Formats: sequence, C-alpha cells, structure tokens
Amino acid sequence: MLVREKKLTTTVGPKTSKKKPRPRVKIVDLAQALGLTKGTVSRALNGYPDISESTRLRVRKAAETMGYVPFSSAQSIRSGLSHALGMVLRMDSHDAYRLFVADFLHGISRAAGARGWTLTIATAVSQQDEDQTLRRLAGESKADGFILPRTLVQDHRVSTLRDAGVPFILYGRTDLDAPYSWLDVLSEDTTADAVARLAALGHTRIGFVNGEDGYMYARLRHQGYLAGLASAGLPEDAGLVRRNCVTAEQGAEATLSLLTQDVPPTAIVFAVDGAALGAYRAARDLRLEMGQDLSVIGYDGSSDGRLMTPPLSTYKVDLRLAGERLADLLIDQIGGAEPETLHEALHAEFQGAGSHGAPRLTPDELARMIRAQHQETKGEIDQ
Amino acid sequence: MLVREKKLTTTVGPKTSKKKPRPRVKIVDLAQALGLTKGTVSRALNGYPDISESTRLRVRKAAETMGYVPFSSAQSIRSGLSHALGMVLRMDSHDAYRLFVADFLHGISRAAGARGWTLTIATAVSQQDEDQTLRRLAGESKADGFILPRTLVQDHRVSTLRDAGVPFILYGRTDLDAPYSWLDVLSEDTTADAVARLAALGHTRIGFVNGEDGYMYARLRHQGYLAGLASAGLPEDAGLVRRNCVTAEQGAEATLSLLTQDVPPTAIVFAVDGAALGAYRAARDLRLEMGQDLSVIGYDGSSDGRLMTPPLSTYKVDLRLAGERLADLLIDQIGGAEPETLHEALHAEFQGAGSHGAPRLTPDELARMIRAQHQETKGEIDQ
DNA sequence: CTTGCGTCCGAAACCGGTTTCGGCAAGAGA
DNA sequence: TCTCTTGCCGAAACCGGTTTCGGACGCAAG
Repeated sequence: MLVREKKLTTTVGPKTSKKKPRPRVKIVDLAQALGLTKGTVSRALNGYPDISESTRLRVRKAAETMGYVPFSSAQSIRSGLSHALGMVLRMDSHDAYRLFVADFLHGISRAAGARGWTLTIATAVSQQDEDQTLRRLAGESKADGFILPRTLVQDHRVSTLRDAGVPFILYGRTDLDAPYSWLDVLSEDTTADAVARLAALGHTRIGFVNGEDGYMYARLRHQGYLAGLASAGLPEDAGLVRRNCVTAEQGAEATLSLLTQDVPPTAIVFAVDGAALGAYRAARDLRLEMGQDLSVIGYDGSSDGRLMTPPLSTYKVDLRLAGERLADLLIDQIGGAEPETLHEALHAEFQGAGSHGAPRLTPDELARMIRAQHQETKGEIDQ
Repeated sequence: MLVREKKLTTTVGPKTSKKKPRPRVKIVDLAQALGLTKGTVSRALNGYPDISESTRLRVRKAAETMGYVPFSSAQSIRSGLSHALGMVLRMDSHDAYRLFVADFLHGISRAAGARGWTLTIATAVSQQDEDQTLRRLAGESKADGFILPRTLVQDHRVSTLRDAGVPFILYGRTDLDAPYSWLDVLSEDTTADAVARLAALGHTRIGFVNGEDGYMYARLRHQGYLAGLASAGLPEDAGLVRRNCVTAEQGAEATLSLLTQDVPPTAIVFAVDGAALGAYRAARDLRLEMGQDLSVIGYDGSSDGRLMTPPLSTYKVDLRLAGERLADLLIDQIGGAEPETLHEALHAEFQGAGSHGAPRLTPDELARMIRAQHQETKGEIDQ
C-alpha cells in the first residue's frame, strides 16, 4: 500500500533505520559462512540423501550456533502450506465457550505445536460472519485446514469448505452422505447409560432435558435417551422431554415444567450441564432435596457442577484429548490421508456425585408433595 | 522432508493427482488474462500512482471475477511480516482463563481481522514452556508481535521478547524502567473507589483480600486499597489484609480468617471475583447475612457473581474492548509507531448489587455474633 | 522539427527459501 | 589404463508475489 513518490527522490541511505531490526540470519548467510551454496545447505538441513554425513553435521552445527531458523513464509511459497490450523469460535450462542474453550484450545495447541504447526483462531457472531471468516482465512491461505466445533445437523460450514476444497475435521458428527472426517464423543451412549443407571436404581419415570435443536448432539442424545428407556423396558412419554435448554434459567424452567405435571418424573437426565445447574434452583423452589426427592444427571463435566451442594453427577469429557486428536487427524488429512479413514470416537467418563440416587418417593407421592408446596406459595410457575 | 529416490525414476506424469486441489488463481494468470505483466497487475492492485485509472479498474474487476486472492506467504517474503499477532495462554495457574479467554479473544480477533491480520495462539503450562513457545513463534516468524496477558511485576516474557527484538504489548503494567507499550485497567483506582464507597456507607473496618503475589495487578490493587483508606481517613491495619487468594476456597478461608479476629471487618474488598465467591460460603458457615452483616465488593465482572444470592457487587471490565485496543496498538507498533507512545488506560465500571450495603452491626457486635456462632458449631477454622 | 517532460507500462531483479539437473572427482570393475 | 558408477555438490530454475528501472509514447513548449 506504500505509494511511490513520483520517483524524484534518489533513495537516500539504507531504507529504514528504525529500531534494532536484528537482521535475521538467512540461508545464504549460513551457506557463505560454510563455503557452500544455499541449495546444498537446504538439502543438508532437509535430509536429502545426496549430502555427505560430514557436511550435514557441519551444516547442522553451524545452523545451531548461528541461530538460523528458516523463514516459514518462504517455505510456504513452494509447498503451498502455511502450516497453520484454523478455527472459528462462535461468540453468539450461549456461554458454552467460556468453559469449553480453554482445555480444548490447549489440546489443539499442544498437538499442533509438537508437529511444528500453529493454531490461528478467529471469532464470529453469526452464521454469515462465520462463513465469511472461514472463506477469508482459507482464501488467503492463513490456514491449511479447519477444526469445526459445535456441529449442526445441517452444517453450512461443511459445504462452504467442501466447495472451497479446504480440508476440515468436525468435532461432532453431522448429517452428510459423503465421507468426511470427524472426532466425537459418543454421547448417545452416555445418555443411554444415564437412563440405565437411573432405572437400575429404581426410577420408572425418567425425564430428559435436551440441548438446542439443530445441533447434532441434541439429536444423538435424544436417540440415546430413547434407547436407554427401551433397554430398561420403560415406555416412551413425550411429556417427559423438554428441548432447547442450555442455560441455568432454561434448565430451571424445564425442570419446573416437568415436575408440576400430574405424574412427574423422579429423575431427570440433562443433555447439558449448564441446564442441569438450573435444576438446583427449581428443586429449591419446590422444597425438594436434590439427590433424594429428585435425581439429576448431567453431561459435560462443567466444573461448576462440582461446586453445587450436592455436587452434580455428570459425565466428564476430556476436552484436551479431543483437541489433541483433532489436530493430529487434521494434519494427517492435510498431508494427504483420506478423510474417510479419519474418524475417531471418544467416550465420556461417569462422575457419580450426590445429585442422583434411588428414588425416595414414587411419582405420585412426589406429585402430592409438589402440589402441597405449590399451594402454599401460590407459585408463579410458567408454562 | 521428502527424500529423493536415488534419482533413477524419470518423473512420471504430473506430480500429485490427489483430490481436487482447485489450483489457486495466481497473479500471472490474472496478468495473462488481461494482457498485462504481473508487475503491472501488482502495482495496479496496490495503488501505485503510475498506473492509469482505467487499467486499475480493469484489473480490480478481473481480480474480483476471477477470484484472485494474493497468497499471503508470498507477500510476507518481501515485507518480512506474517501479519499475525501472537498470544500464549498459560494453562497452569488457576482457572482464570476459563472466564477470561472468550471475550478477550473476541476483541483481539475482531480488531485484527478488520485490518487483515490474524491471531495465532498457543498454550503453555510453565514459565519455561511459555518462553520457549514465544521464542519459537517469534523465531519462525509465525507472529510479528505478541500480546502478553497477566503481567507479572518482574515479567520474564518482556526480556525474552526485548532481547529477540520482537514487538509486544502488555495487558497490564510491569516494573520496568525502559519504555514499553501497554494497556491496562486502572484497577488501583477501582479498589480505592470500592473502599470509598464502603466508607461512605459507614464502614470503619474494611478488609482487603488480594490476588496472587507477583502479579502486577496485586501490587496496584493493594496500593489502591491503602489510598482508599487514606482518603477516607481510616487507619491502615495489616491484620485486615490477606494475600494470594484467587479461588473460592482461598477466598472462603481468608474471609473466615478475617472475621474470626477480635475486631473483624464489617466489609471486605476482594481483588478477584473468584475469591469473592468464597465469601458467600464463609458467610453461610458463620450464619451471616451477606450484604447486611457483611459487605463484599469484588472485581472482574465474572458472570458467576450475578448468579449468587444476593448478586455480587463488583466492577466490570470490558474485556472485548481491551482486546480490540490491544490488537490495534500492537499492529501500530509493528507498523513502526514508537512503543513509548503506546499506552492506554481503561476503567472498570461499578456494578452495584446486593452483596454490600450499610453496616448493620458494629465490628464489636459482629465479633460477638460470630463468637456465639463459633461456640455452637465448635468450628474448625484454620489459621 | 526538435526538445523536454509526464504518463503508463514492460522487463527484470529481488525476497528466502526448495528442488531439479548436471558435472566433477574418486573408487570400482574390466 | 580406460570406462562406468557412485557420492557429493554447484548452478540455476522455481515458487508467487513486490519493487525498481527504464523505455515507449503523447503532448506541449521552444
């Protein structure tokens, strides 16, 4: 963007005499110091077989002492690779990232760094913004591939990147015929397991509070819930299911709505820990003792659950491991591995705590207790 | 790292016939299509004055329709700039980043993106790790400058980058004679303001629970606390100060320790919201009503404080704005601006809530109340 | 009809690496 | 002793851009 000044000034002295630009040592400097050509030095450094072991050593040592580090942009120009992974974080949607981001980033960063890659991140506040950002980063080759978190059933990012011919890997699965690479926690198994645990404790009416529609995980966890009911021999009941709950407020509302039915559930499985935290407030409002009168199991391993009394029973996901594997798989894919071979499943680990247990009351008894309480406070329960 | 195969195979056919590599349109393609040379096209695109307006328009339009995007690595090779900002996140130390990271990253990313820059992040788990990572990123020119969050009084990163001649900007201040660029929230003013507010409400014994020693903010907030006492005409009392509290557990312990003194404070100022949350637990244990028997004011605007009952009075920092300004200032600095001119102060905004108010009891009355409670439960208070 | 001066663009060097090609010299085989 | 390898390295092209240099052309002044 610099503009030539009508070429009337014969350039005076050295271009810029700013700070201490500390001129980086280049490959020619190294070559000159060694009495070799830069081509030879390059081959020596990159392990070509047509370089004698002795000179290879000489070059390596000189590079070390002179502090030579290849300029990655210059390398990129031939390989076409920037050796950077990309990720766009959505800042609209609920506060998922506050907890999500740190460990996950850590995993990606470690794995990428170990292989000489970096992580470029950007943020977006809408779907359009997100697509634009992806396109920009991909178009300018700021990143050679992308990690796509929080997958939707129909995920626009997939077609965007597929059309652009840019490698990507999903954290989560999506609804797509064509092969694609992904890594996911099998949360449908987790949800089914939660139902099984509760059923084994004697619960017969088990509710389910799901996350946001549109996300693939919501569909899968719902399937898991149904599968869990089926294998426990319990009937399905649409009245026991609530959707679109991710915040504590939404979770509290859903819990109240479930519990103030004629025959309320004695246990509730939550798809998202953030919503499960709301169950505590609802239980308090209804004068129910958590873990006794009402059992709750969450999912996500959010650290907040441990601070509650009683602590939240949940399933913990190793986000750092997930990040590491995602980075590794994506780099493999950029290196030429077939996307169809690159999927991997992780499992969440159950962390039993005090928020669930054997039912102290039958659903009917629970209903009576709640109705009594309800009368007393002239409750202002919505829906 | 590819190894030549003893040069006996005469290369067969096109190199790689992998996927659909979608050959990127280069500047020569554009030039050829226009009947110009690539030099001319480059100058036209970059606003050189020796290009006629008509051809400049032709080139722009053709670039648009053909989807030409300059390959940033190729540009970097001349300018020496990668147009990336860097930041290393420390994953050890307490969970500060879980809340810290999202908005902050958002601000940086937006500001950088608006100027065509990207953000490269990495993580580290120790000081040594952090220095190595900084050096690696700087050495390979993966980033042209760095944002350094969580500044220490004596910050090793400063000397590391200064020695390497790499631009950087601190989020926070540090103890350094030489000029450097920084952006900070004047939290000493904030802390003084908190003391003033409490004093104005009638509190005469005001405690202070500080964050971790070594961080610059801890020193500054302590100074602010003392300044606040001074202008309120209250005496200093070392017994009213606790240090190294950032978690809820540490905050609870410090609160207990402050309150079980002979003449306890009726109000406590916390340097970190995370620790302030612990005051709720301590108050509950001592059967004190928060905001009435005990006043608490925090700092940081952590969203968790709003969920407490009563909500935590605190000061909110606009992390997104901080991130934006940091990115802007750093890019300016990389562009040649003098670091000494690049500092900027932000202010935290008071968010009054229910956790503080006029004192209901005098310190002596409070002490009696606590002692009574203490007897009753045969308390197990540490320190 | 020169000369002079802008305007506008082509040609070529350049940035810092990587990769191909070919040649020299030493050692092996005949 | 004369080839034929083979090992090892220099020379040069190349990657996709940016920037410098100078020349062709048009137009106005002398």
